[in-house]
Amino acid sequence: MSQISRISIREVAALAGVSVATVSRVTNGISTVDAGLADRVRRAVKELNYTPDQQAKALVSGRSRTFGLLISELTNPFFPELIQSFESIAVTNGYEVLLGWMDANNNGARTYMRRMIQRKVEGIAVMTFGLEAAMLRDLNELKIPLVFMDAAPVKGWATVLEVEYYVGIHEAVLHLRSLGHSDIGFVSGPRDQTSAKLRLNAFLASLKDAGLKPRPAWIFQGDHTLEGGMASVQEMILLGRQPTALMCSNDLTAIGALRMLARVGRRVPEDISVIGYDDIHLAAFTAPPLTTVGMSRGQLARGAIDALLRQARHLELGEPASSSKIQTALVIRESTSRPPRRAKGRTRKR
Amino acid sequence: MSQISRISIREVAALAGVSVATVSRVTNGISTVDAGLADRVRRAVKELNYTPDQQAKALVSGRSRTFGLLISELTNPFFPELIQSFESIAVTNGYEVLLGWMDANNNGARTYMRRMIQRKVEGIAVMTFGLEAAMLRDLNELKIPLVFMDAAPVKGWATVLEVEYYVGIHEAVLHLRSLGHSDIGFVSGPRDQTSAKLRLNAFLASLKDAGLKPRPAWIFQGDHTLEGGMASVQEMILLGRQPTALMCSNDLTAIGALRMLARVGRRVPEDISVIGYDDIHLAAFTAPPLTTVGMSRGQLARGAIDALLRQARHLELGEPASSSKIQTALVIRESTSRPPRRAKGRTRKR
DNA sequence: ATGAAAGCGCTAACAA
DNA sequence: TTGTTAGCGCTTTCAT
Repeated sequence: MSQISRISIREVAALAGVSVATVSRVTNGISTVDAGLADRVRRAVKELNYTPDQQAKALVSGRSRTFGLLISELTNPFFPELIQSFESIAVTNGYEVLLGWMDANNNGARTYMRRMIQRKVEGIAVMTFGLEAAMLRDLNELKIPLVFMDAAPVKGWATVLEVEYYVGIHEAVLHLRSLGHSDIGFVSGPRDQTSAKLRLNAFLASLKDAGLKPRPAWIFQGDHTLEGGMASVQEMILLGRQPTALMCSNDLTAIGALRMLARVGRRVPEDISVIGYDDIHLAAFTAPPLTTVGMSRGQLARGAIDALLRQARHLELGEPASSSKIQTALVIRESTSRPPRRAKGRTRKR
Repeated sequence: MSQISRISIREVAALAGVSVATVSRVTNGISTVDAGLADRVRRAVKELNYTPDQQAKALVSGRSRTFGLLISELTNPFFPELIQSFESIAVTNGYEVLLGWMDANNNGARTYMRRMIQRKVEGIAVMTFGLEAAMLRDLNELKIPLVFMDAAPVKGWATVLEVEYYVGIHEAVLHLRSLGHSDIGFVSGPRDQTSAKLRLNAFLASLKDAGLKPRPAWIFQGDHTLEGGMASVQEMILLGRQPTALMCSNDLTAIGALRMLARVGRRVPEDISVIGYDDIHLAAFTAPPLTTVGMSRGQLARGAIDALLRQARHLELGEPASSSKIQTALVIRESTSRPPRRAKGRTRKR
């Protein structure tokens, strides 16, 4: 009775003694069917354990009831967390999701995009960066609902989910400042990623707003990986004058930094404070637990799906591109504290 | 020119001045087409940027060229790593992959399975546990290629990828033993998961083979999460006599254990050694870096796809279920060392 | 309210 | 070698 099978609509119709059209109406909840017949159909469906063929439905209706979700890297825990939110909200709205991600060389995006188009997705959420301009033009021409995180690299009707990087990062800088830090370094993400650039800019602006001057030597080029975080610290410890706090463009970077700091015998937060970005679940389990700037996956996912749904409804109406803000907030854990007393002789604490 | 679009085969045929059948032959690489015509077709395909509709292809051919991959939890880094391997090998073989995972309550498997069937996947790799027996029976009846990790919960032609848990865990126990430990605890995974049970059994057997006796009080019930690892350590520190080494059923558990150990001031490995399982990428970045038992995602993924492909070819021939072994091996890092001098009674330090 | 029939885009006989 | 045509499983007019 719990059988999953490959029964076709015709067999159901035969068993119920009705036409395929009636079966179709019943399975699609079209109300103009006689209660008695509908019941017979439902019984037949149950008995044969009929499940409509999705390909066929999609083919005939032109609707796949699928959204595409393109992310950067599957192995950054931030994304699995985002995927779960996205998928669960999509399912709630009757959609499935087709997942795509980019490989180490940022390849693959195009392949996945094509696959998504071929599968006739009804919208694509691009939670990644560095897509070819050409591809974006195509997407625009296809007039397929589209939502970007951070920024739409090309103008069109696409929705952009604007992450309030500045808010959280400013909060972090203030936190550090109030702890007594004035020497703050930053490990950035890949320089060609919009989100990484936005984070760096937010940091620079926050520094300025806190009355601090940025030191170019303290801006390290990371790549949003654990290894990148390690490498940046390795660079840092070679410096004559070093920051007393290090902010990282994402949590993976911060975890890598933590590792290298431990390896060279620098205590966190006693010797140096570290702040991450993303607030992945793991951030509460590092040693020490990571102070980090969180952005809600749920908000991101919901914002994306809402936008896709809205666009799908209003695409032909020429609705203007909407945009919504994703909030960020500092989560204080144990990787930040007052700077060491003699931090190169020039730390003022209050 | 780089346009992705929704042109149909008819428009291509018209532009190339041939029949749709010829276009179909060309796009599918069927060689019986005149070179000149084929060329014209290819030009038209390019000009219109034609991409065949996958739904339609699947519908008519009965072949979706898709494999299903069902995993436990997306948020355990082991799985994203596995997914990448699986997908990349699948693509190499001309297949796409449809992903499914289970939510916190082990729900969802059934939904994804149904979706996979509806999408007419040509095989399913089940890298998870605790599926309902009823569902497995159905799968068997469907005669769809099937591969399980660890064990096939029901007899059929399904391939099982047998992980050599004992080998790696035995190696770990020996490692601990040679370091001088004889008091070894174990944090297990969910008791209803086959793989968790196998890991625990392998530990028990290894202990015996190393001439050690298991202490029931040192077997903690974990759940393969960070939180579970923390909770187990919390239990452990309440014990009168405590182990000098703690093996964990997976890396997430070990990381959780590390966290709680740090919180209560126990140093790793000086006061207590910790060993994980899986060797996720992150294991090299914990504090201290985690000694753990690795199993290759690549081997798992390749084994699964090979099996699926083989079954697809020979299903109707009634080929017997094959099975292949997945190797495991200890990776020694810094979370293990000799036990503390006074390794009896409560370990007090500092 | 129900059914017959046309077709969604494609492949695979079958003809030519 | 190429084209014609009959569906794949389903939805959706259009009659009834």
